Amino acid sequence: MHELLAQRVQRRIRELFPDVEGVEIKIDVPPRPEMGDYSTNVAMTLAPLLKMAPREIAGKIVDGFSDRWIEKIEIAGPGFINFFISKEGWAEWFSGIFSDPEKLIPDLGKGRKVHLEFVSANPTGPLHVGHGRGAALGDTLTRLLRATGFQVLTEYYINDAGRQITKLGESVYLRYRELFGEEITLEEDHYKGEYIIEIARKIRDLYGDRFIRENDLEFFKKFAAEEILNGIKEDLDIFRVKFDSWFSERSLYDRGVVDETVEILKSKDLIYEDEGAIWFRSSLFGDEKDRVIRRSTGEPTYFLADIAYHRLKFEGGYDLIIDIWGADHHGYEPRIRAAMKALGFDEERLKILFIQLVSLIKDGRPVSMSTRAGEFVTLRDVVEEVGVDAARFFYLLRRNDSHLDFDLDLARKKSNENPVYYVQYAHARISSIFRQGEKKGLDVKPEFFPEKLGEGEIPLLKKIADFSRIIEQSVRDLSPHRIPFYLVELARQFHQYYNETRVLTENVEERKTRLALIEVVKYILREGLEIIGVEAPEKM
RNA sequence: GCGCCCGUAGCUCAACUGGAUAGAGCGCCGGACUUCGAAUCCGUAGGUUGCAGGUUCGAGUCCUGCCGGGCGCGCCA
Repeated sequence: MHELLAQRVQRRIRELFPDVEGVEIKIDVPPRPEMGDYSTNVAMTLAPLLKMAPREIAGKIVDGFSDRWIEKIEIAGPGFINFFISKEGWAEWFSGIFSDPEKLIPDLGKGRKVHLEFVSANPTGPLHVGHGRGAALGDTLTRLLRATGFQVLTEYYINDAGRQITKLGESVYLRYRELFGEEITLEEDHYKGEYIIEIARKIRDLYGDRFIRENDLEFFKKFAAEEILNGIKEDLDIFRVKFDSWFSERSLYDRGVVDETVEILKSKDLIYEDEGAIWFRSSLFGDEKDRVIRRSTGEPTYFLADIAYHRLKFEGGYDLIIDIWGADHHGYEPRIRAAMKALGFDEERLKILFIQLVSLIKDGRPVSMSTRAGEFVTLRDVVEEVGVDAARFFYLLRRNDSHLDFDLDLARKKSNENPVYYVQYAHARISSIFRQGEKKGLDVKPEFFPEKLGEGEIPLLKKIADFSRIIEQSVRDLSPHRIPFYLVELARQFHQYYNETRVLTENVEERKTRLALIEVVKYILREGLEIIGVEAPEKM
């Protein structure tokens, strides 16, 4: 509906003012129903260009603007143009939607390729609630982009090469020795969670005391990282998050990508040696200072591997590269952008989304979380507590750049009042109406008879029409939080309709028309829930 | 000290990249089931959008300065 109106207004403006170019026609939904179904502020945006009063421009646009769908046009306030859609207009529009509901989901991607990297938690401990937020956002974006015609590759970057893996291996090794009665002392940066002991136990059960005799740190590193990564994969699987690709940092070294990247930078004269370390001249590209890429010990830094990794992404021919990072990494952005610029890539293709931290609230107090200290609540704990549907909905109900207080007691206690059930109930209720009709032996095949459309159906139609716009906005801003909000509104509109209008009436045409309407509502609920990864139950 | 994010109803959050009288949920209070599912609906109350300026027809949204909270500023990842 937005789109149709925008086109007509555009045409009218071309007729009137052929010289004006590139005006974007914005169609809004006014705050109150007396102001019409839709409105545009285009007269006001044209005013400075044409050097005319907004109401005068609006007058010219409105004068002679005729359309069989439009019942009335008004000029209001400083120069808004308000459109009132006629019942016949709504009927004709809905007729098109009913015959092909997929039209509601626009093709925005047109096959463009997207690389989306998210979660990428170090395999040094289980996923916690903060990772859950990244997982929910990344996975929902994936589903959203795929639904709107993008080709998306999702990837988890496994940091299996750094110093933290060494510390992990040592931690497990110490716990292993402890199992054989040895006194051990863990250092500050060793991992102290219970899961470390479990891994040590597993090694003991499989290999006995073999590693007491031969100290094989490499084995412990590899075993522990694999073990933890498998747990992460399971957690994500339960959380309905699937990755197309698991990318190992270590493989960048094995395949020579890292060395190659150094050579490229070297050939561009962008690295130098100082105090035994190798530096990259990132300050030439907007970073506040140069950065070390190879330590004086000869070890490469994490940053170097990451440059190599992002180079591969850019060379992969993606139109859009999305990274989802925790907000505590924001200081890292100029650095990686500098590197991409230095390599001659168009860094505009890279979008980095930051997720603000998740604070966990328990007994009304924040809980401290630290992987090293082993104090955290895992994603799995939360899912077991409130369920996947509620957890995902809860995460997505907030903009990613605002802090999230995850109140465990509230999530647990009020899980029945979570808005997710409200939306799911609307879906189940619609299914139930069809079941009920069949049970009564009624013909419940939806069919649309325009003359049977009543005033009571219009608000629901308007809400249906909003879906496309919500999807567009979510893709444009890469912020899918609008979707659960919209679904709640759609569900509300439906529940309201349900309460005042009986669907299964005696009149066949009326019944079929109403069924047509709620079938489209059901379609949107199902598609919308699918995008956010929440189930749409037939019964509950 | 410098940089990034956030301050909106009692609480948790929206507000269509500058639009009209700022909206939901939870909580409080009061109504609606012999009829398609009451996990629902209807109604009441709740606000100087942290503060002070600026930009313009118009600001929760943009610019400046404060105040408050969070997070960064490694040859860590």
